[in-house]
Amino acid sequence: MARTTGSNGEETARKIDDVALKLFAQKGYAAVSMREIAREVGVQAGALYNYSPNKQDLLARLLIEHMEALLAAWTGEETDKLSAVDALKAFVLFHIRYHVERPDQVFISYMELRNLEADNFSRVEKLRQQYERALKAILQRGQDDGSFNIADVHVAAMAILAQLTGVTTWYRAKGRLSQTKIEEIYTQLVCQSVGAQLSEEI
Amino acid sequence: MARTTGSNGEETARKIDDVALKLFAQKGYAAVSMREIAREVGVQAGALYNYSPNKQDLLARLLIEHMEALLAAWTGEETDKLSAVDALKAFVLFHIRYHVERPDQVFISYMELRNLEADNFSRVEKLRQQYERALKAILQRGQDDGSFNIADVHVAAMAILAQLTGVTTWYRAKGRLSQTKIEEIYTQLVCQSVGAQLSEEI
DNA sequence: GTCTATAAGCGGATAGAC
DNA sequence: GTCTATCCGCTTATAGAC
Repeated sequence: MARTTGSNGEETARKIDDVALKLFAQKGYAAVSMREIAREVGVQAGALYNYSPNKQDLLARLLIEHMEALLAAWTGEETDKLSAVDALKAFVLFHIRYHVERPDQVFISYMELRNLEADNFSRVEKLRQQYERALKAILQRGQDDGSFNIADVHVAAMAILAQLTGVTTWYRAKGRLSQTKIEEIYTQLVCQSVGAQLSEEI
Repeated sequence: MARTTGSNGEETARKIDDVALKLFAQKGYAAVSMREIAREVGVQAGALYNYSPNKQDLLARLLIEHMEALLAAWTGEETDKLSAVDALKAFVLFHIRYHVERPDQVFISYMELRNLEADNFSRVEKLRQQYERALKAILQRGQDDGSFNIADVHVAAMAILAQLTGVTTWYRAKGRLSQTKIEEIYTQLVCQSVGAQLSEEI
């Protein structure tokens, strides 16, 4: 231990983010100390301050980078030309897959918002609302063209996001249901909830 | 300040629970100190230990009492004799109303589970599963008698609970939608999601 | 970039007076 | 039942050697 050679800044930076993410998701931001992060990274606590000016910034960076990556990934899906029903299906698949692949990022993005200071909170909040608007736009489109039957687009969006995000609380890779099966079930649930007709082929 | 007369144990006990509940919901268990609770209650920190042996027990008591009260309230609803659709509607109304009336209790019951030590966790977990089973029983009944179209009862239950519980994250008493309106919207969403036919009268 | 050492304060919890 | 005073470990963050 205590070697300085054999490690470099870039690897440490990546490790810090990985470890902090994992621990924040497991125990919550307030319950994790900088010492604990450092121990798991394999450095001393002081070294962490070469990468973040303080603990708050470390959390904020994780959340902001996650939300920006999420938005970029969704933007890359290009669902504008799809029908509202197909766009909604694409959103469901996208959201579930993003959750299942990055459970910790998604988890802390919803759980640790309250631990952000005002400035950081509003940055993350704006990004989150941008993501919500993507779903609302799909719902509104389907409502306008008659393919959906939605009493309130905003509430429907909140409900859909809550149920999809909730997958992380119980999904286990080795559980009873495969990821593909879960995607099918949620596609049906969501499409039915907005009153869309499901084609035979999901 | 520092009066001893004019206060008694029972009032302090109630106040501690109220304050701890509010602060845990606002900031999270780990981020709230016993000193902070005491300050808001209007006593010194040491006095808190007349009511709970430690901080962990204070959290556990709040969660266990909430879950027991939730279960007792639901049991009192007597939905066994209703049709599956009506029972589901009753569940939706019950769950939303319980949330809206007790947002903090419900919130910490989902958010602070990870901060419970093993024994307390499994007590709360058992109660939570009991509540989940109540919903699953309704869904299964409707699936069996053909009034629902559910691909997977367990997943449907998780999805419904997640979306209903999520109401607390955005509901505001003075918001755009009245509580009654929100209940209507969710009733439609949930009934449609399980493939149930809605009668004209919600 | 990492270490050691340390500052300065807050954390949960307890003892004993009243 | 509440207070004051205190123990002592752990907290974030910094300073300076290497």
